[in-house]
Amino acid sequence: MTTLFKPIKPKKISEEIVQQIKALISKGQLKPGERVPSERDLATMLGVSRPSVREAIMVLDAMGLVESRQGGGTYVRSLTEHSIADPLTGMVTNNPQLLYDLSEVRIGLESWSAYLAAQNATDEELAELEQLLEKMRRLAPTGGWPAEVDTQFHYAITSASHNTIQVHVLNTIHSLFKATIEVALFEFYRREGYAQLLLEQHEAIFSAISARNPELARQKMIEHLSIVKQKMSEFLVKPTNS
Amino acid sequence: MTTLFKPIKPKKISEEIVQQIKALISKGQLKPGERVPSERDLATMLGVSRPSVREAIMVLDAMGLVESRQGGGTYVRSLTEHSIADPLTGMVTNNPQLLYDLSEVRIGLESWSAYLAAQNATDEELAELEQLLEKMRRLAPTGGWPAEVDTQFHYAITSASHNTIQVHVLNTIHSLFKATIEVALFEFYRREGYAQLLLEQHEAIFSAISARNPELARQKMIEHLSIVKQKMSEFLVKPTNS
DNA sequence: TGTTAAAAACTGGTCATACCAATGCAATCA
DNA sequence: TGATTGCATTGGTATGACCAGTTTTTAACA
Repeated sequence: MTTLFKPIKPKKISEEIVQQIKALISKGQLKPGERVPSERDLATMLGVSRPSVREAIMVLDAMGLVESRQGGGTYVRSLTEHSIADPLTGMVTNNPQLLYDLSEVRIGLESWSAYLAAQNATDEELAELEQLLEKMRRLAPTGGWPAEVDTQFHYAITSASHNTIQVHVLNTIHSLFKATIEVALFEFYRREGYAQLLLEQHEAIFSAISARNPELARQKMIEHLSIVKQKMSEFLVKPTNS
Repeated sequence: MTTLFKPIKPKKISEEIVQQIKALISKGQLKPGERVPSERDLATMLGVSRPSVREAIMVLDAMGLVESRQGGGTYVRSLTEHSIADPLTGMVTNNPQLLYDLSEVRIGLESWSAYLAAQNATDEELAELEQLLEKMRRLAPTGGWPAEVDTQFHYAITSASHNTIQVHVLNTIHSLFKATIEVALFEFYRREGYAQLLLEQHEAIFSAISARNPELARQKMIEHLSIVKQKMSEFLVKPTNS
């Protein structure tokens, strides 16, 4: 009743661009960490000038939705980064005990991703998972695969949940891991010859998702990530030997 | 205190200008309704180009601190008339699909809380849950209980997970919920006489946690919160899971 | 042949300039 | 005196250019 009339305000071009990019992020068509087309490309795509695009990007930057690095490009940030990660990132580095909690939260979130993925994954997404799995099958006999392949596999599962918030929250949690010891932990697996076990677990997870079995997918993901939590405990007991 | 090193990021000129104008406004040297010097004047004053000034003004405009009218000039807005919230909050409120996603993520997190609580809850924490439950039993016949009691119950469960990160993450998600429509949704339950059903679900959750049965606690929490998601779907258009 | 170093191709950051459109003010005219 | 016209001001947009980092490609080297 009070808002029957919409304010008459000629919308600026840059505001329109802000709206469009925000919508793309909401819909998940622009995922966290993904790259936004260059200012020049966006300008030609939208049929506007570069300053207009720039003004939009500056606004999105100020809102914390994107991040620009000179020469590097513009990237989508996690929506939950400043509300979840910022207060935590300092705490985690000062208190390694929290890494255990963090890995536990990750189990909860990723198992939920697997659950949702088993419900919502498209055939294309299943094919992508299969492809990543195939790559791991090939590299397993050599002792393991690069950490980035592992990351891609887990990310693809979360992406298949078709839930924008889930993707952003998990991306935030994952960045906290990356900021600390994830890579070191992964290298640890390689040296200890865990490749075959990890591969089998990945196969089990993928198989459950393909079979559209949410509960099983969740269970297999919990088993898989519990290893991480376990190894984390061993790390936390021993002091760093660097 | 927690951050020993400052972030290494070259500040852009426009950001510097935003900071300056923001400071002038908060110091009261630029009062609401007052006019900001023209873009061209500001440019010469600060010794920068007009586009840089424009980018700054656009950011301040998006933040709701100033308002520009073509040909009219730029004016400082009164701080109270349009308080600015977290951009994520705005996106969620304007995006039904995100709201649905949010409730789904909440199910995943809270069911995990219930799972962990069933493993880690102390007797004191179980007693606290019992106490909250007793309060709900008393108030159920009157049609329901205050929303805050419900919040306390769920918070107590997450707290019993004994996981600092889990508490923080769920707090963030929950505040997002509260900032949007949780209260309205809860009032909806009261009017529709859901009190008895919700009470029974709470009893089931508590009972599973007391019995140290993580899987059952998780299952009961999922059932419980799925009602929220379901009601949400009725509020909105059926999600399409693009 | 494999590694490394130079260079070329982006990409964001900044600037200068020009023109359009809306506004506000003031001189002008009825 | 009051309404109107006209001009200067201001924000909105567009081009084009150059600088400064980054990334990728290429080419030289060991």
